[in-house]
Amino acid sequence: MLNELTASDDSGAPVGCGPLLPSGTANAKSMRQQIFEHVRAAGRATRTDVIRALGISAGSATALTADLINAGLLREVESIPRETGRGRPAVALEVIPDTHSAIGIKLSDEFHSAVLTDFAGNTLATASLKTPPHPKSLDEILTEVGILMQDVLSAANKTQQDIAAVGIGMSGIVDHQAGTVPWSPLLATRNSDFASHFETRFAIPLHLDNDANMLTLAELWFGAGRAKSDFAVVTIEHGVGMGLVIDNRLYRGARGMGLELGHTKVQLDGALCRCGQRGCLEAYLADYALAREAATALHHQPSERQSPNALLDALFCQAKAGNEAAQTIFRRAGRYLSVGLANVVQLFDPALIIISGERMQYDYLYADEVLAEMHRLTLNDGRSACAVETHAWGDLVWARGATALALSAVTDQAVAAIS
Amino acid sequence: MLNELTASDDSGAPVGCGPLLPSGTANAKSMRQQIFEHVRAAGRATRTDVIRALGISAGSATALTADLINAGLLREVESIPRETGRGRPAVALEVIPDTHSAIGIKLSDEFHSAVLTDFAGNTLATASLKTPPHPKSLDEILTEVGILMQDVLSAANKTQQDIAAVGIGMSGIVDHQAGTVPWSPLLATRNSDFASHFETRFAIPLHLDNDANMLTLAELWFGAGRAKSDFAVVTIEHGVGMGLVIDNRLYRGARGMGLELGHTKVQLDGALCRCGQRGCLEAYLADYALAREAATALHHQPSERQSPNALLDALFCQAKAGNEAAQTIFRRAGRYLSVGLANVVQLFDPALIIISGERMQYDYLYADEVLAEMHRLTLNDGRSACAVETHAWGDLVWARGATALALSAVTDQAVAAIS
DNA sequence: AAATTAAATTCATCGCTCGAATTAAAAAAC
DNA sequence: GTTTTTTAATTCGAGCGATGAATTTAATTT
Repeated sequence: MLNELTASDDSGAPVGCGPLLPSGTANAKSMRQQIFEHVRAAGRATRTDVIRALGISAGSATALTADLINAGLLREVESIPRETGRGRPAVALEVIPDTHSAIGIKLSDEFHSAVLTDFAGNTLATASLKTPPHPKSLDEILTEVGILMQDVLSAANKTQQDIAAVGIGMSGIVDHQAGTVPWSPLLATRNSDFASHFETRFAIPLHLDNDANMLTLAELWFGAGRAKSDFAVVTIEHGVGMGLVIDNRLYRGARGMGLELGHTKVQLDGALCRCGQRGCLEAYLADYALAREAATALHHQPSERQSPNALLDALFCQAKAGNEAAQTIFRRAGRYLSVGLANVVQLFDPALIIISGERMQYDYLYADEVLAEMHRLTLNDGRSACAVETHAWGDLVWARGATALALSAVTDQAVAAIS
Repeated sequence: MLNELTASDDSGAPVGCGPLLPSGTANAKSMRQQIFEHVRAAGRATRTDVIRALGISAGSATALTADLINAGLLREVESIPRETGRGRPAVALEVIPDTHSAIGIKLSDEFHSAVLTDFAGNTLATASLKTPPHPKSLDEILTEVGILMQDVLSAANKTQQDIAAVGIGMSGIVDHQAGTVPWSPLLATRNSDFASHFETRFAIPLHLDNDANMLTLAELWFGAGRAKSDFAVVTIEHGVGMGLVIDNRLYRGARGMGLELGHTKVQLDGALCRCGQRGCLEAYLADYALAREAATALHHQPSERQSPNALLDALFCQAKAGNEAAQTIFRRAGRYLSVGLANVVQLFDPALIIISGERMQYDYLYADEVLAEMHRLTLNDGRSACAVETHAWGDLVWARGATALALSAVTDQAVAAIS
């Protein structure tokens, strides 16, 4: 163990200093693409808007928007564009929606959802599919995906040829880069070569990712995160997941796994988690954690089997009706949620935390108390507190996040093809 | 609360989709700067190395390195450069060290350190200063900084005019951008306008940051993090701090505070922390946490006042000698360290965690057991485990991190000045 | 001494961006 | 109703950055 870092090794040659960057790290988007993405992000933008937003010259704006218009990606808006002051009125530009389409799919254990989106990000059609809740083979899952895609395509009057790319989000450990699934609760086999099987079967490029990342992308593309460069998304569903946006980009971690907030430890030797360890946040917060206490609170016999969701709803009613035991269950869960959120704030210092997931419909047992507790558990020396938003969105939003993944890939391609 | 994100508002104009990027986000470094930084990072590099590493053409390499040589920033290495194969031998390039210098300073409560570094990152001189351990006025601190700078300058035979920039790292809440210190244990007053006072007093540009960030920068520039794009640095000293590198860049958080691993909660209503809350990781791990139990284990009278460091050293000796009570203190601290590290792994999925700080000299009570426990507390479905390194480095390394901060600013300037 | 090999340079060219001058389209002033 | 003012958009020459093919340079091998 050294007491000081050495500046040169024994051979006399200096070792240098500063980060050793990998070879191809040029990530700058072309001006054309920046313009396109700005117009899409704004929904509609004049050339002057673009000039101000991107800090380019008027000449460049004319030339580059002309390229994009000629390539069939943008068009001028014909309708009366709100006459403001005097001077030549500005002409707004917008993305031509029907040049490319993408499908986003969220796979989960009981219920798959799909969304078909045009190039401007508009939802054209949605579809969903109930599915038996047991692990399946890759082939079975792909068959279900095929049905879902067919449903959403016919709902929008499109065919498979119209689809430029598909994005799929699923829970488990997903290697986005490789398109493989080392492990997922939905799949019976490990290390499935998901993307390549999909692509040979459907002949459409697939972009695969963790479901929490998809939800985060949905917030970045369509939701409250659009205006923030750094934020965290916490999702409470069957498990507790997290996604992170840093510098306007989704952070995927070095090993490409999801960020497992649910398995951070909030108590040494605490409650038993389904991962087999003790003290995980999830073991206090996830549906199964509430459900196993619910049976006790509701004085159910072990024989009375209910679906977890029905059990939780019953528990929620009881709590509202004044059942003390039921209330303490939610109260404790809320307390641990506060701890989890406070830890995220301490570790990341995000500008915003978005809490999402259907479980958040139980919000008035959480909400204010939880946020107050979270702020109490956070160091707040002078700085403004971290903002928190709650979204109780359904699965379609997750699927829209998956379309965003596909869309951004299609955009890269389409704009690069102009040249 | 919506059940789905809307694609257009009521007025009919589309709201668009995708991240809303702030105006000036063009962060791409010029090729010239990339070449310079590659040469400095490698210590020495031939033009062909540069071509391969940055993926540029031979013509560009010639032109741009010629610029850098003419500007006096690079030079060709004269010495025999290791004759390898046949063909024209490559000429290595290196940074001319003495064009610019920077001073890096770490301020702490008992002991300030300073390092003087040349433009290639070599340490030219070091200095340190004992200081009474109580909060001081900004003026007092700046006087101490002045003495320290004078010491390190005369040790290197330089004058203040030779210094292009100074970097300072200090504990507390530091606003790097503004150069202000909302709060620090070293300063008696809040919201000190540190950088502007420094710059009016010494007429040198100052770059100020949190001390944990400085240590992280030291690892990124000089240490084990150089080859990693994403890693975390955990430091156990008076408190427990963390720094984070994402995509080869220091992540500072949205609100510019440090990442307070020490105040993440690992136990509801746990041990009392000096921040006034309960259950903080720091309350189980920091020197004061060990010291308050040490008094009990060593059967000291409350009257026997010792410095915390002496107390800890005594405790450590006892533990090695077989004192059960002393051993449990370290063992429990190690256990909580495992939890803290496991939480960092779960939340960030870094490629590497570097544990640093002088407290790590007690390593053989930590180390193997702690890492094993950390891995046990982590989900490890198939993926390779997160690497962990331990560095028991002194304050000079922190100060070198501060020089890196100053150097990178000076580099930006020097290369941009070529045009 | 000639052939081979690899590094470095030269130079015409292409694409991107800027900036100044110009044109276009509206409202306001006369 | 014409002129002025104001703002948006276009045109076009210039410059910078990077490329790639051809060339030069400096070594080893034959």
